[in-house]
Amino acid sequence: MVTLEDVAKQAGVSLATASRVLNGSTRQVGAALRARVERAADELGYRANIAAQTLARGASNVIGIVVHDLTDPYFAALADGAMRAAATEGLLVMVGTTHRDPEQEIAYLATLHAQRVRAVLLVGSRVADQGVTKRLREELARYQAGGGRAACVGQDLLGVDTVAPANREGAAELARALAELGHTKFAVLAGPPHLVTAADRCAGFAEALDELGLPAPQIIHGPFDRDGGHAAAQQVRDATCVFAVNDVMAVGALAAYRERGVRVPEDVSVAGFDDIVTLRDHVPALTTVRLPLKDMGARALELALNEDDPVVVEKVAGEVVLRESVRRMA
Amino acid sequence: MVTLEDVAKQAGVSLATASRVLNGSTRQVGAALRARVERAADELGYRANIAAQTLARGASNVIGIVVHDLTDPYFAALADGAMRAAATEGLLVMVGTTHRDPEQEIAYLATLHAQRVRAVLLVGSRVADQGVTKRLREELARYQAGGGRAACVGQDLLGVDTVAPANREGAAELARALAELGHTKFAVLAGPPHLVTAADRCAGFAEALDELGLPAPQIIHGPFDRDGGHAAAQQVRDATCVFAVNDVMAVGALAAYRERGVRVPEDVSVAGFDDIVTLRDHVPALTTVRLPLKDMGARALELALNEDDPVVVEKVAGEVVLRESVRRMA
DNA sequence: GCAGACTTGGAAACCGCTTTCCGGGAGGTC
DNA sequence: GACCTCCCGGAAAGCGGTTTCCAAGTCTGC
Repeated sequence: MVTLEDVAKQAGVSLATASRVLNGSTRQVGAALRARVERAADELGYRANIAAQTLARGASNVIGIVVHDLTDPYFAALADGAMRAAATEGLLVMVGTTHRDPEQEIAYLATLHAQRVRAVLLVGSRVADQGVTKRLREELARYQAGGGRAACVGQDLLGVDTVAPANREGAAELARALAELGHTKFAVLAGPPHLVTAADRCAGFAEALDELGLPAPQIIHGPFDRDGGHAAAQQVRDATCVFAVNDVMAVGALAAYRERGVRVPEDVSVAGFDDIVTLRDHVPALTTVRLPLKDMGARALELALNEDDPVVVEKVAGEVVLRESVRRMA
Repeated sequence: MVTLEDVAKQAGVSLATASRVLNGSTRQVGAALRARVERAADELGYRANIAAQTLARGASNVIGIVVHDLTDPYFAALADGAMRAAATEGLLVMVGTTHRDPEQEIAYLATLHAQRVRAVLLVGSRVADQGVTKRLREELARYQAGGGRAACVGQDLLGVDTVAPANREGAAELARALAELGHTKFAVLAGPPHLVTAADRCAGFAEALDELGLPAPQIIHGPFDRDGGHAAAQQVRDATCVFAVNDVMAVGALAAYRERGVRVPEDVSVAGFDDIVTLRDHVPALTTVRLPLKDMGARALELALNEDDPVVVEKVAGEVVLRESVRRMA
């Protein structure tokens, strides 16, 4: 592996000069030497050793992103947004997937800390587990004590800059829109009770119904994914409208209905949450609450990089999008 | 930021001993000292500086993955497979997205080389551009000359270990299956001519038709994504069966037909390629050629890490899956 | 033509960790 | 009890860069 010293030797200059030429220093280097060094580097195929640079400079140009599952389009969109933003800043991205294991999330944070990454993005719902949250906060504190920066997409539970989707409000607005269409009997495919995102959406929906004087919805818990929605849909009793707390679950529910010959929206209306882009061609088109996922990812990165001291929490509103999967009641 | 020296001082031992205790050396350390060091590390919240470790050890525990677009479920699945495999090896993953710009791919490779990552995975179709391929190969050669390992998912054009989907063969088999159903007039939504994956699938399909003595299909080029399929579908003249060279394009085509009131499969049959998992609930269910994407990603990582000298190219067969989107001709 | 200010190149300290090389003490053997 | 191993702790030499500090020019201005 060719080192800076090799280049310096070949160019007949000192290490310092070679470094200044090749790795953007403030100091000027004369045109003649500069050219010699550049030629030598090119001939030798020199690539700076970033580990060494990071060590010497005491600062890295890498950021870390921790998500639950990259194959879930929700996280893919968020990660993509953040990665594009990182690319424009000239930062490299290290991605970790936890597959919904909070311990993994803590472990990744520790590893990214060890890597001395410039910033860490924790993307995805928090869990309602005091112990886990406490340990994650401790790990985060250590990382920040060492100069690390962090931001979160999800709930404001970590004491760091946060991009927080307005889950309660979005679900409430959706509930009102569905009630407006004449629905009165609802079911909620609510996901796992410990997932704060799921719980918030469920609660926001139920509260709005309550305020409208409508009966409480049937609440069915289960996994937060397609199969969870599929399974939960089987347990719906007599609702005319089913709210799945995310789009992927809604798609699972739609599949379950299709298999059973239940027509959507004629026999039952179905709504989701997130407005996943990949699903835009789904039949029937899904009523949902749109979240600007890419922007949220990008914004989280900005917040993390931002030097300002006060912790900022940005609420991101969702927009109800009514589509074919719900109908107006007669 | 707390360093190993701080820990050693606090524990009252030498740097060497602290290092041996905390960072898995072959050398044994006495129980008493070991405990002292561990306690000190814990109290101080020590995290090894991986940049320093990488430098000292001359080997990193990071791998790089370069994909075109993470929000495309095809790449998400491949990346996920590779990342899971990496996680079991205790490796961290740096992800770069090129958004289909070959120059970006080269640039990322250079950067990952600078990072001295243990291995690089180049995931995605090669392009039919001699110049770009040559420069990529040069960059690759430099990286490998420095001890870097690399593998590719796509076409065997780089002289490195490759997991190569059997695009021609899969498309040919699909063509035969569709001909079997009685179709004779085909169109191919062929994607961009310079994308080797697209070109191979198109060619394999056309060749098979030719061998069967069927008329040549209408070939329509365009972008390799959903909107490309949507647009290309408008140009189909009088085929009874349309082959989109990937699933996302097929979905775009289905959307176009739906908008125009053309029924699938009654009026026209549509098939895709890849068998994207996220699309399994699409209506109508998509006929396609299944590729084991996660396995391919994982396998590519294995190949990259494998020390063996000879370059291995593994062809991965696709499996034709007939579903609702095609019909048998009367 | 010369003092003083600027510029530019090089020597060397340092970033935080790993690992080789030594040395001293404990344990085993005859 | 003398001799030889074996085991374990510490000192110090890197790993490949960056950057400070000097010294030697090169310009300027008068």
